[in-house]
Amino acid sequence: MSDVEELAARRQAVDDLRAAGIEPFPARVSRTHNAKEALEAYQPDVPEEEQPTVTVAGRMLTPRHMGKASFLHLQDGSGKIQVYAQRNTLGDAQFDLLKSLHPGDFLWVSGPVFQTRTGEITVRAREIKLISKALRPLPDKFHGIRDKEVRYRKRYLDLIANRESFDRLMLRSRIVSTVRRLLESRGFIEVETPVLQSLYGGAHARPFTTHFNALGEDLYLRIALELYHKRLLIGGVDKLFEIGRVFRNEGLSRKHNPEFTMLELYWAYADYHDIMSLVEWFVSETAGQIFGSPIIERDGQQIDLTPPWPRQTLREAILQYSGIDFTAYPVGEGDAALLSAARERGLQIPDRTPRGKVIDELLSTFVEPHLIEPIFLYDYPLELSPLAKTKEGDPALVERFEAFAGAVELANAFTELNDPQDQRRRFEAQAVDREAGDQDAHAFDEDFLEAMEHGMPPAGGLGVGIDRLTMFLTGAESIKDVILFPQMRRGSSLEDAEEDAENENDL
RNA sequence: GGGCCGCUAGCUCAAUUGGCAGAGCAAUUGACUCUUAAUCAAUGGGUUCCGAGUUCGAGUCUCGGGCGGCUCACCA
Repeated sequence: MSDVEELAARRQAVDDLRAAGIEPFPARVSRTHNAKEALEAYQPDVPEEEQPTVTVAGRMLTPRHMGKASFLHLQDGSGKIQVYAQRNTLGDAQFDLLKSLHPGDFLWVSGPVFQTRTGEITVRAREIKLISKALRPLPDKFHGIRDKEVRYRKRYLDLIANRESFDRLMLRSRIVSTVRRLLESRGFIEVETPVLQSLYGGAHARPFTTHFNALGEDLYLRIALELYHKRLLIGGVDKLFEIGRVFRNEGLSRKHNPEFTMLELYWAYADYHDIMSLVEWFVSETAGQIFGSPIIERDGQQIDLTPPWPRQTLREAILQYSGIDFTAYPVGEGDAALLSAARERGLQIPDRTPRGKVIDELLSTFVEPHLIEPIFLYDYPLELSPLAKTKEGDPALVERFEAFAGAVELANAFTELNDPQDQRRRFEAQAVDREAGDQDAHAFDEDFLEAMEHGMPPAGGLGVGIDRLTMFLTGAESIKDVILFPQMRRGSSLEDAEEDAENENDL
């Protein structure tokens, strides 16, 4: 039987069931236990007659029929539980129904728990009901789904067949919830700010554009949360955060998805040192609450997240791993020499690469791969940080840090620039870059400047890629493994579905 | 966008130098009252991603296209 024929056969089976007075998709079911609770309901050393009766529901996997008795497993969100059914306890009608069902069907089962000869806690079915019929077959019960394309496009199949995917989904949820709770426990409030913006900013990235019909205006999907959060600081909110989706119109990779989840946080009357303490605290605490220990294993290596994490200036780190001291090359007149020095170390960079970019290349090429243990690198060059406050006593640097662990950047933070005249100059410099062809350079945001001119408190700010934090904490190798429905090219599955529909019409 | 690799039954995978497209699971039928990847017997199921080309003959070789993975570029 081809898959199209099988689909037709199962649709027919649904009709046949209804004709026989059995509704295959009842509106309501009730259960007393989920699978995990049913397993826990079993009482050791108590005879079966005194065991509790449980009512469970779930997707039937691996039925094993043996003449007048059957075993099967039901899977629900909590896990799996085995069911034992016998013709003489269930009656002919229900037992025949059971034998006609397919792996993947949802089933409701009621009966006492007991222990089989092999020791597995099992529900002895006194009554069963079909509660949802699967019209298409499940993937291979043993091998699951290996094809990554199918796993990403049809995540539901991945979740059914590959338990580690299901577990990772649960972990991500717990990570987000734990971070949220920890921040709230420190007095931060969660806010929501616009996704649709008439001017984009807060990061160096290209936006998605869309159109608002009612106002006849083009709008951008946000690339960062920063500028609205700062308006809230100006408005008197001292401690705030948002966990939200941002959108960047850039390439796909193992570490990049065009829409991803960002945590941004702003803290009035704090600076980047306070933010460092906050980050090491909540990352370590999150790992501790979820895994039971702040020591996690990554690639067979133990990583201890317990605070305090070491702190090193960016200058020292780059000097240590590349031998280049970028502060020895004065801004402007030393830029060309710095570029030459970077090339001598083997960096492939074009002529006239801006100073900030050269330093960033040194960081990602020579330093980042070594940063397995968590560490803060701080004091960044001014050029690439148009929203950060300059360091007292060194106008070439800003009070910015990045946190690294597992050779990935986990967080980016700074003491926020709150001097509106300085901010205006930074926007002007960005506008020059923009004129020179840098499409990602920061827009000149007069509305934001006006807000700042009303007075913004000194503050520390933070950005954390939640997807990358999840990758780090769960050991995922691709961002697609921590995003349930990653971006994919519109592909064959649509066409396949259309073809299926045509084939059915031909039957 | 470049390079490399992959795409065969619903799922997981075979197919020798270019020589009859196969297996397990799933499906259908039957046997079976403690199985758990149940077992046993039988049956059905294919646009080998798509399109050209070479050839007596293409899953296999060549060219073009599609989708995916890895990687480089990009993404501070």
